Amino acid sequence: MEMMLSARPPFSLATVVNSHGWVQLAPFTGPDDENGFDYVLELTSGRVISFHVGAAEGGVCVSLAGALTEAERAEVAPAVTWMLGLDMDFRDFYTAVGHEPKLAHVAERAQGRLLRAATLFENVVKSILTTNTTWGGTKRMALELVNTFGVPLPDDPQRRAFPTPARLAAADIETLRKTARLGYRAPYVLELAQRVASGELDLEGWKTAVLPTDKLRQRLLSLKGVGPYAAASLLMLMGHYDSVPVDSWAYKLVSYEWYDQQPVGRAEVEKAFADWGKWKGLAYWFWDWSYHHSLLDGSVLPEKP
DNA sequence: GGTAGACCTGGACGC
DNA sequence: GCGTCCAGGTCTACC
Repeated sequence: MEMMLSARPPFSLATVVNSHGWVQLAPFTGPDDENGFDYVLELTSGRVISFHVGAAEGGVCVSLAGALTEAERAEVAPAVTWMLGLDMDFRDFYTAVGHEPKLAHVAERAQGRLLRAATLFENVVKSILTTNTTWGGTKRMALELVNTFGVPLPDDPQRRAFPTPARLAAADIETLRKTARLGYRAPYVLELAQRVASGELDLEGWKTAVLPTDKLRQRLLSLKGVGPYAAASLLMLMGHYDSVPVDSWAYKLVSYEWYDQQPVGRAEVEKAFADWGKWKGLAYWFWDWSYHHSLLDGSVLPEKP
């Protein structure tokens, strides 16, 4: 079956899918040749489905094998809408930064939306998996979590959904540590899963809670394993852009852009984007760093243009 | 409030 | 093949 979902313009599926690396983390697969992706989801009924999201006129087309009940459609449509931020509006962002040459491209490319996993729980776990490791390590840990604890698709058991809080809450710490190879992150993920599964923590309720950024940041920082960087990344995913997710990469970029490759700290990174106010996170994220890309493989930096 | 050291894994490197 | 070192954020203890 197919389900059409409209997006608030301007919208580009390719831009969202490639907004960061989430599409490379299980249970996402993609992007495909047309910048669509597949995703495996365990519905609240326990049924596991796989769907494909592709570009369509004015939005996206969600396609999957078989049919969905009315209730399942009412679960999948908002999930995909959330994942892609289909209802988000970035016109104020474009107006605010349009005069900056390094951000002049954002409106034309419909940048602003960041790809999200279906649940905030999955996004928080994956954010913990990005800390203190390489991107390759993050991909490995996400895949191990899915393969070890996720429920398989009935018609393709090789593919599994991201484990629900209840499934991870029931996990053995040593399996998390040694089989999923989360290392010291294992107790953080287990505690988070147990708090959500027990009902103590209404993480999904945070998606729609109307809270000032500082309050939301405090909540995120209260989660074990979530520090300043992960909290700032999650705030971005939740539509709060008034902080910069400062990691070691941010130091390199800002050092090269404004400090003649001298060592910089958090303060310098924040200062560099302070003028962008409530858009500073997006300004950092979509800044034209194109001539810095050689940093990624550790090769020598090119001359600044 | 700031700082040092531990945490865990994978990869790079030297032998 | 083995051992050592290092990168990558967060936590805890301590000042």
